[in-house]
Amino acid sequence: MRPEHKNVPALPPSPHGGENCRAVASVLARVGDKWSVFVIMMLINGPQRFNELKRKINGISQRMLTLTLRGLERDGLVTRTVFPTIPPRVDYELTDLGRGLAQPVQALGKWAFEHLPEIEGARTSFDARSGKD
Amino acid sequence: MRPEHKNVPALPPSPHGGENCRAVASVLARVGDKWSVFVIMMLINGPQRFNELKRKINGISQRMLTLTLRGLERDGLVTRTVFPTIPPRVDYELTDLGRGLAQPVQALGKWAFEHLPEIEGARTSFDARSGKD
DNA sequence: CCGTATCCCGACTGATACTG
DNA sequence: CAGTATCAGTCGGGATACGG
Repeated sequence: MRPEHKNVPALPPSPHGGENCRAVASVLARVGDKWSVFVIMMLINGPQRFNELKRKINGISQRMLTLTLRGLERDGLVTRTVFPTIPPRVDYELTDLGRGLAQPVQALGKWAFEHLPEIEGARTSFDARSGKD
Repeated sequence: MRPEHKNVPALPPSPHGGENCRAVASVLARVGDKWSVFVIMMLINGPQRFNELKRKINGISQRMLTLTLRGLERDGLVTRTVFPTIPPRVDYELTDLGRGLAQPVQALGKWAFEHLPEIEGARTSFDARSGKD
């Protein structure tokens, strides 16, 4: 088994960009991934141990946390440091690349937060429309 | 059946933010959605007809395009204008909100594009590591 | 041309149990 | 404590066919 965490299935070539589109999309997929964003946010504060993250995110399964961290590690966004002690200890920390990614992500989050009312309003009225009428 | 296009399953409460976290996450999910981003990008150029989008994105199924557009419409990011002619014609256009979202999304895309080499490099070396050794 | 309904498969994910 | 393996359920998403 080699999870790779996310499919990144590849997109059919687009008429304009083509190659790069796919690659960019794979990064967007990372961001869109529910857990990845949370982990990144958690790690902004500094290194965290496995179970700390698990506890703080509270709702993620051990499996998913592992897969998420693997994916982030694979993309060079976090580092995994093992202390061969007993009991074992593993720290996860954001790389410079990861911290760089955190910026636009936070910008997006900021936008999302600021426009939540509009979006939720739109959703509500849309649902009202399609519910009856 | 009422697809709603995306689950937005709700996140368990986080220790710090709580409520807002969930909502912001739902917006992030929109962005992370493969097709949504493409549609938004397409619509930056101006209004487009259904089959135009379908043709340009080339690889999206009719079903997914419909669902994606529904989701964007629901969030107030695009408008759907029906011309009751024969044959029918439907134009999709970005709202101001949608154009606003396009900004941070493009910023993210820009970042992704600029750091593609690093990320792909990280992926390659990671895969090499876990492949053998 | 635009959209919906149905079928169906594969991928994601949670629960659980087991190793170092 | 950190991580892997297995199983089973759910659901996203493509293909197709039909309705307006």
